[in-house]
Amino acid sequence: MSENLHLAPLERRWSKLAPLTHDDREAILALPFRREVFAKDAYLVREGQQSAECTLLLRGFAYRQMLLRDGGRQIINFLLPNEFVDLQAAVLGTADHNVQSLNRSEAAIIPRSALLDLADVRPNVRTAMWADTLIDAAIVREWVVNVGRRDSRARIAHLLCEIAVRLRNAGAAGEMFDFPVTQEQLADATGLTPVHTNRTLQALRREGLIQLTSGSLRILNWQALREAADFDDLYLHQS
Amino acid sequence: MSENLHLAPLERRWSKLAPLTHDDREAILALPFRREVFAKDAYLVREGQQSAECTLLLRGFAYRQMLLRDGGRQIINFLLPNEFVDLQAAVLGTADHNVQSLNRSEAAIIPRSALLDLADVRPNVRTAMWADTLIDAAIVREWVVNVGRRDSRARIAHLLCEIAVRLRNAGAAGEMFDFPVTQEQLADATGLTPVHTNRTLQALRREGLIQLTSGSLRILNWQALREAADFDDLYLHQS
DNA sequence: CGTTAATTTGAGACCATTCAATTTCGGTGG
DNA sequence: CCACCGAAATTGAATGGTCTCAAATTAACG
Repeated sequence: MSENLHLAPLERRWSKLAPLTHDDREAILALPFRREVFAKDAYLVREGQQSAECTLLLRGFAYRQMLLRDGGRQIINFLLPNEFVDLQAAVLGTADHNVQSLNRSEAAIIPRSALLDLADVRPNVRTAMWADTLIDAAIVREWVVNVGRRDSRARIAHLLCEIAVRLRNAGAAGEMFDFPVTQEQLADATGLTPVHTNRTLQALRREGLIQLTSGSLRILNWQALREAADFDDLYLHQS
Repeated sequence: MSENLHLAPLERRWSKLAPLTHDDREAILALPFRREVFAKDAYLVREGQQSAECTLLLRGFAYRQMLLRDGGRQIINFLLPNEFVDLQAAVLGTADHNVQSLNRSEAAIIPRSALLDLADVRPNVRTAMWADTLIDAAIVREWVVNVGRRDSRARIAHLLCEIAVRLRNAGAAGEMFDFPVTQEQLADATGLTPVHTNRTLQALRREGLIQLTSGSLRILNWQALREAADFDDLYLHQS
């Protein structure tokens, strides 16, 4: 039994992405790391930054984000507990976007070299790591469709569907999910204004599809929400 | 000297993404493949498809694309000559989006197993392959920003900047680029309507920033186009 | 409880869309 | 080489979804 119990969720996550042997699992659990706490809004990664470490969210949420010259902000993806925040940095070296903490969060900081060594020595783990970055890419592709071709109602419905499914696949139980997002952040994720996001959320609530208070999301009518969102979870590669 | 001269551009591309030894290069050039020609609009990859092969564009262009239930279409990325069309399929297995030929194109079809073997045996090549999929992801992230937070003018300007830079980095000379895209496809890539795309292009032409006829793109005023697009090529990871 | 952040509401303006018609372009056959 | 054809590009006018700007209300937090 390893002493790094906190990496157990990572081992569980990767074992879904590739078949892992007992030794593979032990190697993952044996990864060296230090823990760090991030305040709400703190930066986990900064654009242009070169880092010798990778960050794995242990508790709490974060989001990828890019800023425009005019001050606009676009959120590219939300990061859920036990997801890597910058696994791509292990290979590419320099970050091309920012990652900020959504609420107070805690992360495991792992030396980049340790991850690369692991990938070199353990082919199965390597496949899982690679797959992890590829699923991240698939999600972003779906986001392009979301902001590019869906109206505000479908856009928000789709985002909520995705978050709910991802949380459920990560082990969350029931129809009530912890997701401490503000409407402004939801707006930046969907390419809408906070005002219009608010009105659209109200419509979804009025029709009894969702319940979203700051802190938690509850899907009241999956069928209808899925329909409104034109949601198909194939792109999550998880079923 | 290898007989697979057609894979030389691939070897050149990957050698920019990771330091390759002589043997690494030879191994790339020795990859088995068959050639196939695709007509305009032909599908190279279909959503949901499982394939034992990966496709590398040799000549011509293609684009990633997803269809909505209501018939809408969103283009996720354009694929340029000597780029892999579905490298992610080597790991994930099933395709989560479609890839269509932009014009008449020719591709090298490579067995998935051969690529995976190469990745297993040659760490440097593996790194290059992984980096290739990560840069693809970085481009898509920028597209989310593009369709999410930029107005039509900046959106189209940004797309044209990106294509021009990518073509130039791939070896295209001068300020005149071969890029046989229709305005309708440009519209599907930017999340706009063909009509508005047309009007926006006219504005960019009127101001002397670009020249875009079906078949070729010419940047007349880099400085101004870059400015209009809020373009920064960091995300292309190529300089 | 006081203070700031977050959500909600209203009204007017605007960017992009829709619908439809026209013109131009690229390719093909006579 | 020209007539023809379908695809692509262009134009116009009206509609509409989303934004902007402000202000008011509610919730969160020390």
